[in-house]
Amino acid sequence: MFQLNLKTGKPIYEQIVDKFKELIISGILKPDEKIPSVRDLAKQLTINPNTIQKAYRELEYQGYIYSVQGLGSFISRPDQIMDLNKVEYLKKQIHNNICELLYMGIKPEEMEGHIKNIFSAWKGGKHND
Amino acid sequence: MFQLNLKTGKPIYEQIVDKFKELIISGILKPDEKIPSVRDLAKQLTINPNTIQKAYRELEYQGYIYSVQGLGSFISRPDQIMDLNKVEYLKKQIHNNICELLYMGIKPEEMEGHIKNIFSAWKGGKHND
Amino acid sequence: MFQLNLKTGKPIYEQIVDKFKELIISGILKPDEKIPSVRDLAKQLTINPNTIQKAYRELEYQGYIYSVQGLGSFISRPDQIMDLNKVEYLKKQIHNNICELLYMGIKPEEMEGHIKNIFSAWKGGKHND
Amino acid sequence: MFQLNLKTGKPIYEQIVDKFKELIISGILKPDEKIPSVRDLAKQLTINPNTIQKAYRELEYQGYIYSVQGLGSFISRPDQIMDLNKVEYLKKQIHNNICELLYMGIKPEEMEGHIKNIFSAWKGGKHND
DNA sequence: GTGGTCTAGACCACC
DNA sequence: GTGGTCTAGACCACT
Repeated sequence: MFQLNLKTGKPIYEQIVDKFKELIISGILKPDEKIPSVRDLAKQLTINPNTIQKAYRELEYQGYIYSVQGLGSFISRPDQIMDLNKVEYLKKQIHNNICELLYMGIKPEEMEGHIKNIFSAWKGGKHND
Repeated sequence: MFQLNLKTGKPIYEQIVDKFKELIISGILKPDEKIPSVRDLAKQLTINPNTIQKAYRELEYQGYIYSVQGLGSFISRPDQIMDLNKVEYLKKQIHNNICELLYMGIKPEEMEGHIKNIFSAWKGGKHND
Repeated sequence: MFQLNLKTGKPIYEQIVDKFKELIISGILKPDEKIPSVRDLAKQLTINPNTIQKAYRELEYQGYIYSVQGLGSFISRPDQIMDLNKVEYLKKQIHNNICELLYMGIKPEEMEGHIKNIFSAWKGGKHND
Repeated sequence: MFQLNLKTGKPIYEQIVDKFKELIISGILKPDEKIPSVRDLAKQLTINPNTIQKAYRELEYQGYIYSVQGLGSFISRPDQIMDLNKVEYLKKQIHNNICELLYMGIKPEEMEGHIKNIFSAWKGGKHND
């Protein structure tokens, strides 16, 4: 399903969380779709099931998936994730990152072009199915 | 000089690094300006000097400050920080954060407005001194 | 008859138990009224009959319904449910929840108003039929 | 520090969470007070450190404590816990529990007396220090 | 078979 | 010393 990098110092469970978030946000995993069971994914990635479970639990806390005992884990609908604190946090992150790039000398025009690309990629993306 | 928040779980040394980056990027701390000695800042924040040391080492590694034996630590010039890997990393972060907000249902127009504000705030900011 | 929510993590059989308790307490289901057979309800909710069975067993154990071989399951009379341990348990729950809200900073007056509403809603409710 | 009951089927880590919440809400543990380290409490209760850590992590998620690497875990201030969803949830719980008792035949006057006691106990409690 | 809890014990990052 | 991550493997509850 995807690659792990054990050398970065980034916890494995966080890498899994981020990877799933990417797959969900990009629209590759759709709402109510089933994701691999804890044990299956553990086998596939040859890591401990507890680590997967920790990742799934974190994803559930953040609203990206929901788990049902005896059935499995599934992707949530986007409106379940929305949270005002999170929105504020993400906006601040974007602000900081843009300012950092500008300070380092990136030309504003280049930056604005890059951001336009993000928006047009989004509009043309898979989420319009 | 600034406030620490022990409650976030974020390592203290990282908070110091981020705070300095903020002050540098926003233009409050200017190139070649001297920053407090390790001991002074440790006293002022009532934390362990080792923690400050680690923060300064990290800032130096990232290119934001430089140290001169026997004189102290100073702010670097912006072009010293520039690093292609970092630029790519920051761009990817911006991409991810914007997509996450869009996925959660934020309207693209709202998002674009928010970003325009960042640029105009930058252009009107202190870095034009 | 009612909606299930698989996403809460709450076991399905418990959701069914709680839903029945709600219907009984609010007076919508009246003493000695017949409730659907295990098989019918399972079909209607498209879930496994074993799950319904477990829910009914729990409701019977708690005194809310009684079963008659060959006839079906029926709502009990309120005095059948009364149980001193349970009364103590519920009182303690109420105590804990109120204290938690007060600790979090809810004003006592607001809290008292809210509770008054519960009582007046009860007095004006369906149980006086 | 406190008693565990391994026979109830209630997860140990939840019992620890609930116990701490009680101690915090009742004012016995005060904001910024240090709580035992993961290892110490594990030794004291003769259970696995991982179980304590899970409990502490849950308490942190719910806003009751905060943890600092290398320093320990501490009680949060009450306003950190406040959360609108939680308030709504607790109010609904109180509503349900009161209605359940009334349905079972508890006299409203008795119930109202009980609740008055809660409020007066609160007003006379330790939180006014 | 699924997710959830728990143990025993190792290792790392932070202060 | 502190909290945080990870493994290996057991057992339970739910569908």
